[in-house]
Amino acid sequence: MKRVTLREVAAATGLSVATVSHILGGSRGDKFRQETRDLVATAAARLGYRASTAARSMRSGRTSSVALLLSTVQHRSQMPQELLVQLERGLAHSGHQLLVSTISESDEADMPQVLAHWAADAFLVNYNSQVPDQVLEAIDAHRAPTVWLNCKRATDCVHPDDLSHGRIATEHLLTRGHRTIAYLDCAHDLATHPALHHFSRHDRLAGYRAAMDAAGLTPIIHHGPEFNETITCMRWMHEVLAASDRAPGFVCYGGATCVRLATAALVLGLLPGRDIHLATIDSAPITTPGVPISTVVLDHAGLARAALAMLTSKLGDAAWQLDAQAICGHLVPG
Amino acid sequence: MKRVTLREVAAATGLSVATVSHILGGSRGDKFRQETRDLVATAAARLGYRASTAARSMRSGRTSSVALLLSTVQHRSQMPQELLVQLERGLAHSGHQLLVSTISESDEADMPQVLAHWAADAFLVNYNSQVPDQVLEAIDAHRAPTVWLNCKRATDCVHPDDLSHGRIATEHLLTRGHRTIAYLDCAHDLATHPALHHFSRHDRLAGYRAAMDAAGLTPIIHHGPEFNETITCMRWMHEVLAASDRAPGFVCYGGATCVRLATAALVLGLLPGRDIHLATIDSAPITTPGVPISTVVLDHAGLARAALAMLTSKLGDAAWQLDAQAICGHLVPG
DNA sequence: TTGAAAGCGTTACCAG
DNA sequence: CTGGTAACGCTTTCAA
Repeated sequence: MKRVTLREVAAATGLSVATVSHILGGSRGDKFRQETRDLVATAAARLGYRASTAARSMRSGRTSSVALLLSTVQHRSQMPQELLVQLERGLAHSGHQLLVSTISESDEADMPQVLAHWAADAFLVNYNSQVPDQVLEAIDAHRAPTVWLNCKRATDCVHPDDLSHGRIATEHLLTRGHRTIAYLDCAHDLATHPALHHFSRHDRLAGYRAAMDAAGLTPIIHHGPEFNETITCMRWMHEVLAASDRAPGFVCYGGATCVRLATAALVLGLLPGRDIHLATIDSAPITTPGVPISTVVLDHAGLARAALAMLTSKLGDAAWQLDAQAICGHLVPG
Repeated sequence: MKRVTLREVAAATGLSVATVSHILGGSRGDKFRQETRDLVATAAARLGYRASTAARSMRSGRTSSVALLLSTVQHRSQMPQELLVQLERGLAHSGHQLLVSTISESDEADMPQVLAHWAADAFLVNYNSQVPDQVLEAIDAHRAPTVWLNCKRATDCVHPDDLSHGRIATEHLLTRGHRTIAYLDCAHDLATHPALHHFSRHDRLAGYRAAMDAAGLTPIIHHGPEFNETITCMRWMHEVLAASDRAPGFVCYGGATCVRLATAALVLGLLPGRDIHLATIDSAPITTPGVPISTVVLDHAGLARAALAMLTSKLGDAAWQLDAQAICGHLVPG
């Protein structure tokens, strides 16, 4: 199956390669007679002509593709399908291809193809911590427009506004009249080894703290892997209830923690939505347990939009650095 | 920042472009003096030379990239991050780039770039139903190696072995001594409009049926969106319990349904793992509720391996069609 | 309104 | 062991 080139379309139409290129490339196609244009279009369709991106990008000096860098370790670079699709849609809209590449944690020696070669015009890096130094240097050496996703840097970065997320979840419980509101996270060593954790762990907690402070209430904060045990959750919940004169609220770091807490409540005979109220932050509303959980839903579409806007502006006027942007989601009441 | 080409490396070393290409391209690099090789390697590194994939692929006639086609509608093409990463790893291993592209449901007119141009050597299509005709034709016209993921076709396709998954989940409950085992799925119109649903809905159920038949037991099957209500689940569970002389087991279509059922059980005062036993099929073990749920975990790595093996063999000897492959996961007891 | 020709960066073939 | 040269498919400039 030989591929069909401009030359063949030219031969079939009796026109020159240059003419066919002009018409099919669209650059100056309107300067030709309608008759000629139709002739070319028909022949191209009949022969099954498809432009070679390689040749085109060699000529233009741009690859018209953007590389998305991910860690092979899933939790280091959360990339929900929705975000991936949104990024692709946006890029396609501006005529770019999306190239996905992973960076191996274990084998720092093997640089991704996309960094070792000249294969992308720009980079989207979704790698929230501990990017290998080599890779960092390689990205830097490219001097190509780069936008960081889901991590906190002063510039060239787009991330969820987890401070607001934590605040919104808490304020939601406050407006519902709860005065005792506790915060739960199952992370290891959150306080003792802060650097190990994703910024969202710190920010959501800080948002909760801020909201409680503003309301003049005392924060009740617990964290630790022991809360992966339902029994621990039950004990803790029991304590919180004992110290509260009315229905308490609970803000959880994420959906998984919140579902765990919901289970603990049910085992204790407490019905979320009636006896207690649960709120959390996640990619999508937490509906699986079938009990009301208020969720602050991350705005993936907004993240993608902001990231691509940043990238486009860097591709355009090559601005050196742009301020970081925090994208806030919205609350879906449970 | 002008990009550094072979010419510049050649100029810097005083060698010819051809020589530098041979050494850097690796094709026949071992035929040169160590001294020369070092000279070239050093200069290339110092200047920051990076090969242009465009030029290379124009020369070779191959793009060295594989396109993954997804639907913009998430449920039409499940692509868990793990599968994506596994595919990328495998492709990188054989020197290919992964190009991700989406097919818009709403606007059938706009063909993805990757299909309209000559941009990929092969295609991975993860689009389980209702691929637009135009797209199907375009893929066909490419005559490029294509492997379908997560759908059932007679040839050139890799999908989870959901028949076995349903059977394994059921047999697990059987070996645990349960004799009353019920099956639940929240899908709309599963029986009346079978074509609307993903094959996994039918196959998991069929696997359950087969296991029950083999054990000489009567299948108890319920489905319908009303089971998204906890109260419906509770009523149903109550019925099943009333008709059973010992602890019943439940097989659910997926994790979400199973978590719903777990909640219903807890509200009824039943403890999963003691009073009832839950089993399901999902991408990862269902641990969020903190109660034991046995999960048949999909083998994403296996899927990726099989798909890439198929693709590689088609890239190699251009075999026309290969038999479909069903990949079975493994049970993680709850 | 159309076409000729140069050149983008790379590699393969052959000659030295 | 090393280097010329041609060719890959396309776009663009300039000339007709």
